[in-house]
Amino acid sequence: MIHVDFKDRTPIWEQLTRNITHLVVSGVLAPNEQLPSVRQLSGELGINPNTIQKAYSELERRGITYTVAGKGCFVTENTDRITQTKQDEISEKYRALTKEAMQAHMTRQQIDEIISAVFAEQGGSL
Amino acid sequence: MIHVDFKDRTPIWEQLTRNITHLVVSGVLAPNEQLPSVRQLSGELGINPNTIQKAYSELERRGITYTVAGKGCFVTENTDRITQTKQDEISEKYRALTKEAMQAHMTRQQIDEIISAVFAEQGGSL
Amino acid sequence: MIHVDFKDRTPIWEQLTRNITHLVVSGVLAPNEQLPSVRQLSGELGINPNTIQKAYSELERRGITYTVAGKGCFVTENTDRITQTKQDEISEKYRALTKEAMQAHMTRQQIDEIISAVFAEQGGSL
Amino acid sequence: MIHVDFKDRTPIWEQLTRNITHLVVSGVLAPNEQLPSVRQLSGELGINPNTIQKAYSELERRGITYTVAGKGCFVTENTDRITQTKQDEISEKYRALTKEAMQAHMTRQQIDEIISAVFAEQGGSL
DNA sequence: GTGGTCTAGACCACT
DNA sequence: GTGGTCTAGACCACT
Repeated sequence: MIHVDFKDRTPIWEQLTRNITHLVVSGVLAPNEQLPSVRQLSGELGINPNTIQKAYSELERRGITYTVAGKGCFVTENTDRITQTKQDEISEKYRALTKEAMQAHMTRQQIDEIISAVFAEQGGSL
Repeated sequence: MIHVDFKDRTPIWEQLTRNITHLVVSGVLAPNEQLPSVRQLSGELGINPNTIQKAYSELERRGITYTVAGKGCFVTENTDRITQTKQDEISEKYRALTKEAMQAHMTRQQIDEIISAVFAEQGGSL
Repeated sequence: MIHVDFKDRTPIWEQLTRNITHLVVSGVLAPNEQLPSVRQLSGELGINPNTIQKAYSELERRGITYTVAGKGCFVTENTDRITQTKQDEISEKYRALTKEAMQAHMTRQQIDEIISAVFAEQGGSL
Repeated sequence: MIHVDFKDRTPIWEQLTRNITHLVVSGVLAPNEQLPSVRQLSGELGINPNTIQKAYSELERRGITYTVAGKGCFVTENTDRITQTKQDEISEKYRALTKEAMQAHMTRQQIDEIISAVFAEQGGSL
């Protein structure tokens, strides 16, 4: 479920936070569900516990998870809020990207076709 | 025209290559137009010449500029090809972003509205 | 009356001791009144008995409660002394906080207004 | 200027962030002033570079400093905003502490005396 | 030179 | 068992 690309230049801890955030937003991880322990994930992925720890701290800082001392890390109860935040981020990226597209002389039609193609491809699998 | 943000974490040389690529794609820099010399740009922006040089090398590696020994750096004749490459990059970003949007449960309508808004805002100024 | 926040990073046993100390200082628990048994509180709050025990030991260590073998835990006769200790702690916190405030360039007036506002709000409810 | 108490249970990285925040708020560190390098501070304080790094990351996350790649860490231009945030934090602490004081039956007069004493003591030295 | 990331492994408090 | 902190030291990109 969680996959790390060591060749990618983006830090491992950041890949992990994105990955897990994605699992929360897409509903794979339910509210209050427990995440794998630091040591377990470290073992499974072959990544140092410190790096996992850094990712988990970041997730908590962003309000995506909460920690219970001596118990473990759990998904926030408020996953809707996380999804909303994520949608806001994506909207902002669409805005920036569309400005870039206009400056590169792309038309509304070109963009529509790209997006429609993705919806057509992915539509069935979701 | 060229602006560098020292507080931004993306490397200066990468900011420069993006910046100049953007000027080529948007038509501000014409085919065969000469770029400012390394020394001149270094002086204007207060940036180490090595960093400017790295950006210029990168631009040439990407086929965006060509160097004439003893003369300087010039924009490629083939700016259309550069624009095409840029459009391909943007298309790929739209694809990735749209997949992300679907997994965050955004609808086709939501996305359309965002893009339309940008076209409405920016339409006049381009 | 006793409430524990599992998401709070302060240890459960410390939350419990604070909570019960507060009930003594504010007069909700009277001198010589019996505390609920470890088992009972453990059941009510869904907390491991060891954790409750640690809190009770701490309360006794601080002279807030005393234990009668075979009977249970009771609030000290001398709740005034406890209140005095608590007031001393609060005074010390005011001193530290006020030093911090001065270093952050806050004025006597600003501080007075904050405190007066709290007295105005809370005054009726106590 | 920067002092760490190893006996204190609060993490070293947190002591460091508080310490440096304090130097910014009290004006000892000026806007855009460079902080000592990670390695230098590590050597001076006898603390592992990783721990210093963690403190510096936290300061940047809080907008107190900014990092220039290959150059170092600098105090934000906006120290006024930091001071304001700090004052807001202190105000909130006064509010919570005053509620606690009221529940421990302290009077307005008692509190005033404590604060006045601190202003009298510290007044000259600032 | 600078900060950022990562591994390896110890030790701590809490449950 | 759990996560949080810290040391020791390597390697990286950037200036």
